[in-house]
Amino acid sequence: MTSDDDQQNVSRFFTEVGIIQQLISTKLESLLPGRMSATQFGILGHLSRRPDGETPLQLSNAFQVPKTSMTHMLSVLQKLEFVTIEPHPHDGRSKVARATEKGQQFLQQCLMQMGKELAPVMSTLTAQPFTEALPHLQRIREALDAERD
Amino acid sequence: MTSDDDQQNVSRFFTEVGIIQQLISTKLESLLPGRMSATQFGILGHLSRRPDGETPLQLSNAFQVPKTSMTHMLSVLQKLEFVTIEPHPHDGRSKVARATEKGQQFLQQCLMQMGKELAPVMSTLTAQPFTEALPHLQRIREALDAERD
DNA sequence: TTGACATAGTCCGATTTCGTATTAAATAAT
DNA sequence: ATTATTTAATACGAAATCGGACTATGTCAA
Repeated sequence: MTSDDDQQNVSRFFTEVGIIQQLISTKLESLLPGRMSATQFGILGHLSRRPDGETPLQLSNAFQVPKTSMTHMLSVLQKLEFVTIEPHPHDGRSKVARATEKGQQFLQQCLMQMGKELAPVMSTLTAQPFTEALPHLQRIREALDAERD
Repeated sequence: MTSDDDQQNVSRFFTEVGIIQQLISTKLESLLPGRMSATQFGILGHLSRRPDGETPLQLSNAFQVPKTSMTHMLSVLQKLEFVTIEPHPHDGRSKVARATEKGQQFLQQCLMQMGKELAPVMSTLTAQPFTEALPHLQRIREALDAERD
């Protein structure tokens, strides 16, 4: 049973998460070329940590976006030469997306620039609140993640 | 100066925030009619807490979305009769958006249903991680908010 | 006052996102 | 082996989002 006060806190938590996400992705997107979205950038980061690549379906599960949106995003990233898309070696229906060298360099460059953008905020905040909040966020994310069918 | 480890934590923090936001908004949007977005729902909630309403520009600042997106979102909410849009009493260039009774009822109903959806997660998690993370999130959000010009 | 500048909102076109339906390949059942 | 079912990706169309240009109103300075 959760008290009324708890309910309030949970709801505020989600509100704060939403606002922070919006502020961060807006700032990020202002650094990205054309209309590349924060999600597209996230995909690139995800792939760069997985040298064997992932299938479009795995990605759409990881990012919780529809398959059909993933098709589009990957084709954009491919046009930018940030990812390659090849047929899956063991499954004729499927594909494998991988980050290219160019994509990884672009990623690093953006992350660096993002770091610069955030420097003033970080100097006043320090990493402390981030570090303290992180384990709680992980617990919550895992629970939400486990919940979906 | 932030250590390499701190940098890692900050970056993971943003990743977790992004994923949680995605999971929550996807779940929420599955409860919403048609293609109503989580942001549109957020606007309704924001307005329902402000009986005097807000101008489109105030809303686009609060939600960090372009003015032109706000125009569209408000017109959708208006078509659903969830908000009213009237000329601003003191400024001929401006408008005032307010939540309608119908909009507020809809909001409450959705929040209730969302609560039900989240019940299983909450029973395993308890409100604790939310409550613990909240003050840190608020600090971070305030700092990010203060930073933008 | 009047003219320059700033501000609020909208129109338009381009792109993104996404639901539905379709195609092709893999798997299961008989 | 053949058929039915499931699964992965995409084509297509509709709606959302957003940048740039534009209009109308307000503000400020001379």
